[in-house]
Amino acid sequence: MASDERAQEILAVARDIFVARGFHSTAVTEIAGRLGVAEGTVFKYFPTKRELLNRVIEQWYGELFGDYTKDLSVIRGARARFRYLVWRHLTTIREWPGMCRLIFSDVRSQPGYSRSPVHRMNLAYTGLLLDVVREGIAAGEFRDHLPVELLRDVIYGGIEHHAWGFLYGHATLDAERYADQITDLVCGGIERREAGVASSPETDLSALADRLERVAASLRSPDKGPRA
Amino acid sequence: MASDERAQEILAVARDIFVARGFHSTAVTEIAGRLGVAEGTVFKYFPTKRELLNRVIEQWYGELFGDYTKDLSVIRGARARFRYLVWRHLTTIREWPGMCRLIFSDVRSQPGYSRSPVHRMNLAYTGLLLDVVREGIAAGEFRDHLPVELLRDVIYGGIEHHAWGFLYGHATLDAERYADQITDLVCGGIERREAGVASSPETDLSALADRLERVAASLRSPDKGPRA
Amino acid sequence: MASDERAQEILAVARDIFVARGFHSTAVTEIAGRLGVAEGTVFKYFPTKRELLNRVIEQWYGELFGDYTKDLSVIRGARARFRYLVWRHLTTIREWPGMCRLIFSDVRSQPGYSRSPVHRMNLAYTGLLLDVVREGIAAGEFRDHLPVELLRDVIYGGIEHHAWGFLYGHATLDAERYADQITDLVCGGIERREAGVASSPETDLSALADRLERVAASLRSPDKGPRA
Amino acid sequence: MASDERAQEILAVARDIFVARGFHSTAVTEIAGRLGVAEGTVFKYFPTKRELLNRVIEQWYGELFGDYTKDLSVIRGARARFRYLVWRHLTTIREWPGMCRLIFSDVRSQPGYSRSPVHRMNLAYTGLLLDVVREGIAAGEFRDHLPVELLRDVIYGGIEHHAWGFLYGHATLDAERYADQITDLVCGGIERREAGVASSPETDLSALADRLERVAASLRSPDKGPRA
DNA sequence: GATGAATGAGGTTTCATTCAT
DNA sequence: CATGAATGAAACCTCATTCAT
Repeated sequence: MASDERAQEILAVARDIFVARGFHSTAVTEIAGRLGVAEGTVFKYFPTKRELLNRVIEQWYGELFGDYTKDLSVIRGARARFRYLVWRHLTTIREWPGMCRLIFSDVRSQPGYSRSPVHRMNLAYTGLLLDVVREGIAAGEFRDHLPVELLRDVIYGGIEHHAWGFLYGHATLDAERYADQITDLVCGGIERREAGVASSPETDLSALADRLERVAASLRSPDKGPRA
Repeated sequence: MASDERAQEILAVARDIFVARGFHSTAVTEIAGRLGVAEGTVFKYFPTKRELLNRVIEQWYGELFGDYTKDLSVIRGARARFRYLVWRHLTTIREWPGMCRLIFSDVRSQPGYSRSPVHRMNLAYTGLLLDVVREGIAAGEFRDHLPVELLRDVIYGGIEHHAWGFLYGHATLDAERYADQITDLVCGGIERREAGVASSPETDLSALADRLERVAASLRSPDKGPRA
Repeated sequence: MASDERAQEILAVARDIFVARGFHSTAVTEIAGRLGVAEGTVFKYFPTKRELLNRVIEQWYGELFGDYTKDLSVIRGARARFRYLVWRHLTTIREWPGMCRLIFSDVRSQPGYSRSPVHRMNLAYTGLLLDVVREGIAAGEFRDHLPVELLRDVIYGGIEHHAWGFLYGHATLDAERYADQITDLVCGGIERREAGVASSPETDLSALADRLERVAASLRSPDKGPRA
Repeated sequence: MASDERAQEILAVARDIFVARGFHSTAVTEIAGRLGVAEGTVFKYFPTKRELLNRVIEQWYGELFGDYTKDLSVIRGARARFRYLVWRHLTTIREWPGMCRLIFSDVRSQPGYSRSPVHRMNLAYTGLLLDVVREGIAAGEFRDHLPVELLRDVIYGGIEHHAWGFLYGHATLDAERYADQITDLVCGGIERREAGVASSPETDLSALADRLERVAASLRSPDKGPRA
């Protein structure tokens, strides 16, 4: 069998078992056994169980990228793109909880992680958000001088923290709802906006017109709130 | 020796070694050896190495609380109190990296964590922020209808994410700087504030819109007063 | 079972199997199995298979010393004591070929051997010869200014070289014969004694002394001829 | 590529790596890899890793011979030739420590060594000394009836023993000094030369007086030998 | 209350060698 | 002549936990 195919086979099986059982509870014997292959064969292709795990994660990250960039290319507006990334991250966690547990518990805390290819891919992954934010700043949608790296930490760390109950407990994960909430929270901030957000009369007036329109609409369909 | 004292001794030594070596690299033999005690003795007081770890963490959380509440009692203003909690969390990580690694890597991902006392203490710990935010809302400093639990996730998850390079790599941790940045970021949001502050007549148009909205609302639910 | 007894049991069984199979062909499983004990038990007492081997050798060396010093205490004369050590070393090899193979092949070439207790015991063992030679020098039986350390190397290295065919081939080992030959060779040297060569009148005095000595000897034991 | 050349290439690379890493720490993969050749190829030319080692050693022995016989052909006198061989052996060890470690640790203790070509070459190598000694005997420089094989063991075994600290420890190897010492020691023997060594008449006479005194003493107490 | 000897189930890893292509 | 994928056996070592004393 061609070397590449065999390596792919091993990666595929390893992914399944790692995801199902976790890293420490997976014996290399099991991976080999499922393939009908000798144990040594696995080590011929991957020098270490740990390295096999890293390669599994790298491959998975690679698959994610394709979708992300494709989707992003059709979304307009910094806030909409921002929300997409948040939502997508949430749904990724919901669809790949095992993989995420591997990353959170077994990959990220290994010594030397900060200089590993997996870390680089993770930076590339979360870097999509950096780009979106920078575009938003350039487009005037977001404020200048934002600490973008910190913003990234807040978003991905926040999502991870929120997902913890889903990943390690019995909670569910409502991607849509939290994508909105996080977007609103981070975009709008938590401080009360004093009155007249409006700086220039013109934009104020247009905003006012928007609101009046909505108020009017609500008067017309009294069963829904004005923001629905 | 009094049962309590012995248990305290074990906890103290276990904390030191866990912090220094990590959970998996610490052998119970070592804890017992450092105390000049037999291995079995440790298991007399703590049924499991894991349980010993949990108790170590619980005790440590307990110590934190005292300081926090004392300090908070003298700080006025929601934003200041908010910043204090952020800053304090950052400095705690900087002072207790070993303990934080234990919590992040070994405690939180154990099965059943979400129903464990440690988790309850963590909720109590992060709950301080919830209180501060709720107070801020009540005082009118923060916006209404904030998703406070999510806000907590964003803050603590964000800080954790940011601290990762410090805890598992070689980065440093600038608590003051990031306390400010996080506070600014989350309080102010990332979207451009169009306006000002503005008490000028023009912006009063927006106040007018507010009033119109409240009027419309009262029209829809006539049983409540217009300010409800 | 007392810790010491168990350690002794393990040492005894390990010695047997190491001697019979050699170091590399001995599995710790086998040692444990022969004792009816778990494999881990062996490693509780000896941290490493290698360390177990070292301890086996050390114990064996210790046993040798007793006999040696006892025997030496009753032998008079440097040459006789010298020959005893040579002969004893040869018989030790003949009686403990397995042990000697372990030392020659597995112990001595391990990294750090030169600073190990086994090496120290070996130095003490071969040091007996150094003492004998030094005594012989002091007593006037041996020449002054001999390079004693080198002499030791020559004796023990020579014996080992000679024994190689016995230890790793099918040769036999004639301890008595080779003890004599080595003693003669090293004591007398290989160069022709000039003594006689000398035909000059002066040196003939020494030949005269020889003759006188033989005459004296014949006077004491009249049944043998003067040349005996 | 011609079969012979390929075999030579393999031998050359194998020698380098065996010498650098030792036999057990060298993987056949590494040898093949360094040549840019498949593992199987190595086994096409040499049935076994062990056999490859043997051939490496044989080739090396072959190279040695040339030099030795060339050098010997110009040295006159048994003792000088003897010293040359001792000195040359010491310098060979100093220049080829890796090769010597292979021979001492990995080659010589393999089963069947005593009937192997390597052993035959080793006998031929050490046989040079036998020849020199036999010539010395024939020339009257060395004593008759020397146990020449044993002498060989003593020389080569002695040198090896002495070199052990250099090969497996951190000692240095002073070839000149030890060549002299070994030659002196073995040629002259260790026993005090009573007799005609005598260079100056005076010391001869005093030595003679000593001996006469002892003879006289023995005549007076007939139960003890003159030397007792 | 304290001991500490014993457990015992794996886990990861290595490599010379073969053989079908 | 060359390849190189596959083997597969075993080996050492670890340590939380138990339980008889």
